[in-house]
Amino acid sequence: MDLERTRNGEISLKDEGKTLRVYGFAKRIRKLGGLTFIDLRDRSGIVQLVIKDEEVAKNIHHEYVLEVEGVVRRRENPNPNLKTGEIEIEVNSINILSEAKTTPLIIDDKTDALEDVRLKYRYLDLRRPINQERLKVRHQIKMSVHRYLDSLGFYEIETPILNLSTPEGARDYLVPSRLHHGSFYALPQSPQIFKQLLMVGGLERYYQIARCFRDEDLRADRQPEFTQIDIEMSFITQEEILKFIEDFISTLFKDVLLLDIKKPFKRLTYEEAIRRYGSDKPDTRFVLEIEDYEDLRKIDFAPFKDENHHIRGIKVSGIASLISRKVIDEETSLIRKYDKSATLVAIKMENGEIVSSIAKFMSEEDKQNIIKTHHLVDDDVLFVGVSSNYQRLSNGLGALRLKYGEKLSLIDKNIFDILFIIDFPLFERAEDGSITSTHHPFTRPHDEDLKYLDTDPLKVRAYAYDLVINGQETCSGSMRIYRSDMQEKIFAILGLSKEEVERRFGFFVDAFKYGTPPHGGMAFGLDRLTMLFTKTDNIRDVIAFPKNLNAVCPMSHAPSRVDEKQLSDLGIAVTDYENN
RNA sequence: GGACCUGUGGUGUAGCGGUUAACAUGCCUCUCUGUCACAGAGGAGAUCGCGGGUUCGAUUCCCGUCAGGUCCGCCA
Repeated sequence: MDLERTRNGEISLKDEGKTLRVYGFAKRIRKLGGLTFIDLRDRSGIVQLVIKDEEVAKNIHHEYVLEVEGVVRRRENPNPNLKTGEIEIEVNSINILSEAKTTPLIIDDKTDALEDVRLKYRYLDLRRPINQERLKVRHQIKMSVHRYLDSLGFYEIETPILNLSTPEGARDYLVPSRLHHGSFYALPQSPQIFKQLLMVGGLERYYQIARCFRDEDLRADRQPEFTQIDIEMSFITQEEILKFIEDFISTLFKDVLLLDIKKPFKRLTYEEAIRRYGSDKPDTRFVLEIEDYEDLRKIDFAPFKDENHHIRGIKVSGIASLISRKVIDEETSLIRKYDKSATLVAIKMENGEIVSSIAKFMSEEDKQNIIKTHHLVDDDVLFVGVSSNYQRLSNGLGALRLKYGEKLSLIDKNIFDILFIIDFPLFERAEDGSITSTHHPFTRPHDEDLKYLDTDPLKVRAYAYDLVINGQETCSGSMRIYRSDMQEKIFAILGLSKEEVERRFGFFVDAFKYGTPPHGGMAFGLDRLTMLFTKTDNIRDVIAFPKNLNAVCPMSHAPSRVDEKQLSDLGIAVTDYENN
């Protein structure tokens, strides 16, 4: 079948004199009495139509869909701002294919409507070139992924959407079973178990551009359904996987953005990332690092004297005059979002003097020591955080660091800063004191740390790695456990009973008893990659039909109540309807 | 579960204890043959999210509620 059709944005002077048929939306109409100009927009761009018959032009309005036949002419007054600015189409005939109501938003890159209006009329919003470009980039990333992984011998394999619920980690989206009343499938949070079983199945190299579902609260960069580029390999080492990620990401940047990325990527251990940046996804496009301020312990200020307290902070230059009591209060509440019990004090340098709410606790010698140790010059500020919780204090200071990086324009928005975070801890302590997996329970512990598994599990590092780009977690992966005895041991440390393991993961643990290749893999967030490539910080911008923060589709209003019949077929009675 | 911000014609904003609720844009009509954010003239369009309170009087102040957004918790 011949799908050739003239694309409006590609008509040029070399078509001069040709009679063409073009299609599109009437983007803008300029009537000058007997003469009418229309910008006709299709996906490729716009071309100007000229209509000399007033009667024909009269019935055409904004966003009408037109079929036009006419002759390409050289323009008397070219428009250098338009790709097709040198030509126009002198219209012979126009067929109005579809009329249009007045649109609730301006269909242009620079629109007037706020996001909730745009999402309610997403199909109109999608007509804006900027959104079409974002979806195009998303498509190009996917095509690059398919090409590259195919060239390396990966198979794309689909895994089930209707799955067994395994309530570790995020909440599952549940689907009731009609044939088995009272039983539920769960939508996949990730294809994790299946891709590992594909390795047991001897497929060796698997990938899938996989939709994943997690029933947790949303954020600007989090949707309940999102897409991962999910990859798994057999007979591979962590070092080889990191190398693979470098090549994979470089290929994407080259294919989609025509950018050459420097390899190898920087590496930071998890410990170092928290210590220096207060985050496991640090933005290292700027310095402003967090430091330990042990020297301040000498000051006779009670919070500094508590040996359980960590004293850490950042030094920001050139802002002392802006740091009022009010600002310090604001920064304190920022820190306390992460660490409720943290204290924040500011030590300012003004006119060669230390100015601070805790200056009264300092001797003259203390002050001189501080100035010397921290190389303070006028207008410098030390933000000093104090807390017994090293991790949370560091997270809070990390947030403060980001705020000032942004505020002082220290961040170069035109670069891509790429790094690996490695050596994640295998476990972490949850709020309730229990031990949970940092990554997931299938992550292989570091060989060197196996000795701590029984004595001090929190000390065990994992073969787990993240890829961070511009402070965004873009990829996360690990080497997997491939021995069922080790897997059972990890489940035990996590506090799962034998019965629970049997019920939830029995088939999985069993599978490993029939010969399992060492394997590992990772998943890239397609949505986040697209956000980075299109320079937006809103995940809804890169998803054709996203949900709002309440997980509602602003267009269809899903989710909804359903008929009693539908419920009774499923053996379900709702006992607690949301009031609305 | 919690914190903060926002809610005024179709859209985006301004405003103020008493206004004819303002501006821009869009829409409709008219004039206009070289525009390209066309220009000019005229017109329609808003119970100021909803409920309650304070007040002689509330779009404005207070409380509640709903909706949207940003963040913390949560996201193996």
